Amino acid sequence: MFQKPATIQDVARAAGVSTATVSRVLSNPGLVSDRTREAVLRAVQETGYRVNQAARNLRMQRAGAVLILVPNLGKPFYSGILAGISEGFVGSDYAVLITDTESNPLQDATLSGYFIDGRIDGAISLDGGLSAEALAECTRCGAGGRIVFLCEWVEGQDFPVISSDNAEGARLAIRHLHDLGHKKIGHVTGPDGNVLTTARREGMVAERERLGLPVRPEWIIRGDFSLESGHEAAHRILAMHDRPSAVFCSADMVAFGLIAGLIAGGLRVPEDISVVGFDDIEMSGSFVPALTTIRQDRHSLGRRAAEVLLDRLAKANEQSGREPALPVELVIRASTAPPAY
Amino acid sequence: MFQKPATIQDVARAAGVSTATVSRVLSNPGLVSDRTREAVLRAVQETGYRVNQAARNLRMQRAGAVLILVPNLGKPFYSGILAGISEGFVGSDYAVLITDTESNPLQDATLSGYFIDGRIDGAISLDGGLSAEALAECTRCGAGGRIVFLCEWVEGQDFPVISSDNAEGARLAIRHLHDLGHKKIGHVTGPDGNVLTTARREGMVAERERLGLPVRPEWIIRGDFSLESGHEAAHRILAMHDRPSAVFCSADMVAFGLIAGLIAGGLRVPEDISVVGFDDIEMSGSFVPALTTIRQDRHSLGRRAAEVLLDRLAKANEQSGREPALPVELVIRASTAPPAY
DNA sequence: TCAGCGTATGAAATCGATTGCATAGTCGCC
DNA sequence: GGCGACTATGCAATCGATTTCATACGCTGA
Repeated sequence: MFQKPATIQDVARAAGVSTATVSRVLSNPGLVSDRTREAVLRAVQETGYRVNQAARNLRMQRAGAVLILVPNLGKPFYSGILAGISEGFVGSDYAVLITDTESNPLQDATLSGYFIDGRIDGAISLDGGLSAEALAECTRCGAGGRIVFLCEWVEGQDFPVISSDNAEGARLAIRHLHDLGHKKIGHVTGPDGNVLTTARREGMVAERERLGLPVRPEWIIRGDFSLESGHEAAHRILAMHDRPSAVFCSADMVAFGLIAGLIAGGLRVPEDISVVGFDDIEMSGSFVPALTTIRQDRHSLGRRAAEVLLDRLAKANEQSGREPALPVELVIRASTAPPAY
Repeated sequence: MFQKPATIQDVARAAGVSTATVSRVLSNPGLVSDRTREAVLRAVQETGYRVNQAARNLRMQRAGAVLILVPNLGKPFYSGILAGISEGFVGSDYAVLITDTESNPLQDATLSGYFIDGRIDGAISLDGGLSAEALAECTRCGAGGRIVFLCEWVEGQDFPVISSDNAEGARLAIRHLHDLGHKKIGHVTGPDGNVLTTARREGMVAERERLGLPVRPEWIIRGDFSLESGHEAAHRILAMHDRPSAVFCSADMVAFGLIAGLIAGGLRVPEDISVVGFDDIEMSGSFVPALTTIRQDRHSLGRRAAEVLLDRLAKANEQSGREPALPVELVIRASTAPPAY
């Protein structure tokens, strides 16, 4: 009923040559005489031939695909990164597979399994929560050199890491607030155990100490990068008798939730309390008030990860370790102002 | 250096049977005696064997993957949908490929090419801008029954469509504003030629006429679902001498931009002007003011599309056409109020 | 005892490409 | 004229699975 796709055999027959010659024309044209090459190319045109990927991959012992592990596809933060990754693989003859590690948790053997059964050649993980065991499995089956971490990473492992300069971002945020005159600076963290939580909190604490700013344990509020945790933080802050005059949030979404909660509680932002975010997602410039935040270049992060992985797939080079951190930038908008008192 | 993955041959040797038997144990265990089955399973355990997908796909003449065409991965609207799709394919032995049709535009032959060269078995398009020619190519190579549209669609084509009830959403929005007492209702549309633009505008116009509300052409402002177009719309509205008292936006992002622009221009929302969005993305509940909007269940949309495609891949049934539209819901929050006058 | 049937298994073809090796032809140089 | 080198091409093995067909075995019933 429908025409079956042409195979290399069909092309060979049409051009009056062997399949070997057809294959060579397509992958190594220099080996073939001009006359033959033209005849083959004509036959390819006529038959509408396209190389069957399953056959090609089988023969070449590769999968032709890379897997992106995303903690939660539903978070807007990741979309820009995915766009960057996707773009980075254009023209590379690798397909980009994406999986959500939250709705679809990985067992220890799952990731290595994808390598073993020839589903993927490499992986980019945006999830820093992979188990050491899962990673050890991958190393064991020779996939260790084809895994790259992006944004997050796993402590104590030696995989390449592409990430923003989180500590610097935290420092910039604190310095900005300090420059405005704030002394009592709070922080809503990410989830416990998350590497970004640590990096940002440590950057923030270090800078606060360097500047000799006062510290109160209750000003450090545990969050989880979500809107809701921002809301909750607002309630906590509203209930304090000694409130911080500014809050540095570990993510823009947290800042949005926080601001909404503070306003609902009768405070004004930035007049009564300043708020700084982290990420600079698309919305941040249009929030009311527009959010002062630390910009991560999500698109470049994605692209860079794709480049690094492609490089390792091509060269099979084994050098590992952290890539230089990508710069972050303080974006000053309307959610920060000098303190009222 | 690293152990090569075990093949079916290795398993056969270890179990003292033929490869045919191993294959049967794995795919059709009933055909094999208990003793042999156990021996094979033990051998599988010992060798850590996993079926090589490239070989399997080649032999079975399938690709083992589906492609999701996303207009712009960077838009938060899509992330929830992708999560739903991704979840819908869990346990299905299809890999989910994702491509961004904006950063990586499709030629007419690209999509059909993916089918022909055995890269994909099916596709879900969130992009209603596919060319008729590209789709005709797919039909020609027998892939017509394996394409499903989600959210958007192409007019005049008979592919299955999963979408929300856009017209009903528009009606709900207008009715809500009317119930509050608004008579002068504006609209920021989506981009020209987009099917959602049409569906929502027509729903809105129909309801406005039904309720006998006044119409002014300038109250219908062309947008493109983006934050920026909301901003621009705000400028237009601020410049009008006869302003609408309420605006229905074709997307939440537009509403955010609009509100920010209106506030910057000195108007209050909802006191001076009410705003309704469309989509109910995660942020909408926490925007200030919290956005009244039409909820689309993005997760269910994604899941449903996955189900429909899986169904067609399994049964190869040819019935086409539009699925029943998924219900939408009016979510009343703080961005709408009775008109001031 | 033997035909007949069902069950369990193996041998080998097959999917569609790539590539090592062999071969045929061409050219140049002594 | 003949030999070596080089070019262009084909044959056939190979990648790792699935599946058709054939066969061997065990059992039943006449």
